[in-house]
Amino acid sequence: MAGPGRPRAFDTDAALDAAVEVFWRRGFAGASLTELSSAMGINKPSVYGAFGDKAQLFQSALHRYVERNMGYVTDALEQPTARECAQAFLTGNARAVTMPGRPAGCLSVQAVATPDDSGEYAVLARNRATVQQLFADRFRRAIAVGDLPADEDPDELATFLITLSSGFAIRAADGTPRESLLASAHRAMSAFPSTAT
Amino acid sequence: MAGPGRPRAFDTDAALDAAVEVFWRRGFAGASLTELSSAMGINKPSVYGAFGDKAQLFQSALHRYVERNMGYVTDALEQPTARECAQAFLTGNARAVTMPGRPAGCLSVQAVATPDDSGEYAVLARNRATVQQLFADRFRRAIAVGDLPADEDPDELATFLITLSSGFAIRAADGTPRESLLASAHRAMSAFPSTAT
DNA sequence: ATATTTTTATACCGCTCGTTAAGAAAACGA
DNA sequence: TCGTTTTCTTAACGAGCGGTATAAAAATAT
Repeated sequence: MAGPGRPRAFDTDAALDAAVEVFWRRGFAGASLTELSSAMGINKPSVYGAFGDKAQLFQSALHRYVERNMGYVTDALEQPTARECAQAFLTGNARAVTMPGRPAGCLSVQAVATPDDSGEYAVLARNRATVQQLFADRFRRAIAVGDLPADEDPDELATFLITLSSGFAIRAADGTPRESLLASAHRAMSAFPSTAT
Repeated sequence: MAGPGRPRAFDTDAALDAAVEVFWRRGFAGASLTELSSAMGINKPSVYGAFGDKAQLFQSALHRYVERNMGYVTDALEQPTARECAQAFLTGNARAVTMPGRPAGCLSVQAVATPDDSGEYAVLARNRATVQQLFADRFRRAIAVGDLPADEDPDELATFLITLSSGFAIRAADGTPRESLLASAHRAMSAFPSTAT
């Protein structure tokens, strides 16, 4: 298994988890290589050797973040009805952005605030657009099988949910408690269409 | 009116407007003094002479931004009914964050993404909390005069609106068109209580 | 005119940033 | 044991940052 050369003295998975935490808490630009490497428990050249430059490390961290902290998205998509899907997404998001012991908010929403010259904003925007597309497709299928009224617009429903979840991330970072976000999720569901008769 | 000394060769109001635009587009950290002073049409020492350091300039810019680009808040608060108030706020916000010729999004939401060591995040968070409080008080009065059902929670209603507007800012920066945001605003209004009988 | 005050323009400061060069250290294959 | 390969540590690089020292320029006051 091991080829020639000195073996790594650190666990790359644990180091990446540490990088996720720093990017989550500080954002892309706010996370310095010094803080990153320190949190990862390794020196800067080791970061470059194992993960590439800062932009590549960020993309790896985002991928890891999606796997570990956005599982509620796929959970929601698998719900039997569109309403349960929307409900699961909103409550799952509200819970994810207010996890005790983790940074408040959502890495995918807050790590890059404004469109920058580099490509990091585009990476996050694409990630968000992908999630929205998944829900739009889910609602399209729901309309096709009569689970949602035919006069509903699946893209508009998906955009409504993503807008709310983006707001949840901002509010969570502001210190809004989980219960408040869940109350907003509950209220928003009263604006979500019921199963077509 | 004019005392001794060489007079200013620039219009401080126009310079501050230019600074607002840069902070709006780039965020606080992303706006360098070089870009700021260049957009303001003056040299860096003139910025310090007229506006203080970067943090003070940012606070002045935020104040100007609220005056010039968040008038829809006070407009909404003056609406005769709570529903019209909420409606005016959501549509006014959706329009403000998608103004042609201006940066997409909201300076108060996006200029500082994550809680930083300096105080700029706190400045914006306080600004957002103030707006929320204004709406909570507005809805409290609405309940008192029977304009809203007595079993509604004014703070919960205000948080619902602020959450949506925060989401609008994020989505607008992502390129979501104004019509989509207005559609979400319309949908959200179907979750807002009607006047008590 | 001359002294005083304020703004102007240029150049520079110390610091932190992301990134890397250089060599010692630790594994392998022969 | 000896090269080879990879990772390790240390130290430094150039660039850009926020902020400022300096002195010329332009106004007023006497």
